[in-house]
Amino acid sequence: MTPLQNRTLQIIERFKQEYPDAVCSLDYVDALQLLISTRLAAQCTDARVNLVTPTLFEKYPDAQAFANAEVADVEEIIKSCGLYKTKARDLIATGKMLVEDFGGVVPDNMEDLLKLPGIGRKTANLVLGDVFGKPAVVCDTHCIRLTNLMGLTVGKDPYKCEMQLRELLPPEESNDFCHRTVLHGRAVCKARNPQCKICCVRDLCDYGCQNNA
DNA sequence: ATCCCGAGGG
DNA sequence: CCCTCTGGAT
Repeated sequence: MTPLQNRTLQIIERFKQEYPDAVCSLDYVDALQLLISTRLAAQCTDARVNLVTPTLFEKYPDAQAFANAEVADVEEIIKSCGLYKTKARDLIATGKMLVEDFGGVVPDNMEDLLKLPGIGRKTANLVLGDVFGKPAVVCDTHCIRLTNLMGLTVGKDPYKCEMQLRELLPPEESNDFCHRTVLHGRAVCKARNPQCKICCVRDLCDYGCQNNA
């Protein structure tokens, strides 16, 4: 085991103590709802997404309903989430592809998920990990920022970051670890002003060790 | 001003 | 690699 792998395992254990519940903060009851909610969460807070999805999912309960939806109707419902034109187009196109190519069911593998319009690796990994229980690495803005600061990954490219983390994280730990980087990124290691003083992994973090504040 | 659990296109 | 899409929160 390399020193870096050892340090990673220590960080994992600290995060488990600090954040016992490695849960997704989006509200959903099935694979389609998590897929849609995660797409809506781009450049938008989860709380804002959770405000619009009850209305959205009542009107569009399944893939067929999204496939038949009018763009203007979907735009109206999701507008407050931002990027609403592309998101509305993506949701309807995804509904259509799910119906036409996947029997109306959300696929349980990366290759097929990435075929869906507007679904990238971040969203695909989240669905694979949280709904299908697969060893996902959800490499979002928090995950990249925190693992860069800690010294576990190098560079901002999401795909490269994901691959570096796949080498570092035990597969059975990776999904929960990514959830916890999000929780820690929101509460402590914020994008603007990282709160190293109250950070539970400061002594294991490259940035935390250098930061004197 | 700057950020929010991105994705697609150039 | 870069840019764009976009409203809301701070």
